[in-house]
Amino acid sequence: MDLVAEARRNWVERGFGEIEAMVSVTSLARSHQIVLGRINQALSPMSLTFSRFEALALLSFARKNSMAMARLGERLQVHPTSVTSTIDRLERDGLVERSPHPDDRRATLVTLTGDGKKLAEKATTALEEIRWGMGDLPDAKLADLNDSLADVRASAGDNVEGSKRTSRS
Amino acid sequence: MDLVAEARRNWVERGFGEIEAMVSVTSLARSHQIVLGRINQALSPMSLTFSRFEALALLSFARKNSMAMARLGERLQVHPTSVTSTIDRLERDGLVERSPHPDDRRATLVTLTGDGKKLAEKATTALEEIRWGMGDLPDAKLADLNDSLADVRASAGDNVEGSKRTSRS
DNA sequence: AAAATTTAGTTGGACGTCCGACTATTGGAA
DNA sequence: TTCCAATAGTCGGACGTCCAACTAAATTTT
Repeated sequence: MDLVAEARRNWVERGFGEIEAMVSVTSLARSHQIVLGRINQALSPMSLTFSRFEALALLSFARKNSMAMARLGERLQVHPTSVTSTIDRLERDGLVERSPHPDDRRATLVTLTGDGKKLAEKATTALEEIRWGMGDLPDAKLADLNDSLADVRASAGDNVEGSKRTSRS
Repeated sequence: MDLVAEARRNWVERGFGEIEAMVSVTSLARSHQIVLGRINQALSPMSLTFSRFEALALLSFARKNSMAMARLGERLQVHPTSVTSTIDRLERDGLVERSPHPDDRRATLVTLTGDGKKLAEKATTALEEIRWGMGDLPDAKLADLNDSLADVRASAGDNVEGSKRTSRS
């Protein structure tokens, strides 16, 4: 039996409230696990993880393919220490390089290497091929999902104006 | 600017495909981060995490409040080693106890202690109060979200029959 | 100008997750 | 019955994430 349906049954049976919210968390966590699992599996042949891929992709979009650590952390929405550890591993694998920031001696600039740029492109192709782990869901379903997730993100203060379907279609 | 909207812009700008799927992953990961963050924050005063809470809750639903490790792993959908580490910490904190399985000498039975049962109830109340991290989203929006997430889970082979709204409303 | 505050990055530690490998036990096949 | 494959649990290791604490440098206050 489905785990989420079973969770619903268990909690309803015992008379708890906020069932819909409980189901949302359970389902969100499970979906996240499924999708991330597929993505990491697709990336594992090139010794990448989704976290590290995200950093590479972000750098590949940046002017001169470089960015300060702190800005990486902002964009990736992770703690500074997570940036340190992610960049440590990318640097170890020769995909990025650290250099002192020219204008701010506190800051460290991270730059994509040639290998890093090539691998980012290869990884992007691999992810497109598996539709970023979203299985065979048609774009229409994905758009519904994205609208719902935008609601969640909006509830945390994210500015989702540019993500709402109504402002695009 | 919203990070997901910016990701969309970056990828579209460079002519990549599967944009809707890419946005889904990005949005899913961010939503997961938001909701789990809220939940773990609500649980931290009682030295719990969502993972450990899930194990406690599952045991509180079980006959005699006990279950074999392997069954816990199945229900929680995590690797056996994750169960070991979760139960290690719960046992360290006196919330569960290990005992040999009476019918299978390979197996270990995990049983909720009195403290564990009390804490599980307290944690449940705390989570209800924050609507399981789903912010102020009305149930109608959550139901939409749950339907979309059921599609994702279904794409991975989860049996979501009991989770579809049509079979409940 | 000096002092207090903020910002950038790192280190050490805790947790959760997975994988590979290993021991013990069970259960089915030859 | 004996042998072999499957199952239960653990250990060591790799990663990603966060927090607290710390150094260095920039910025704001006074």
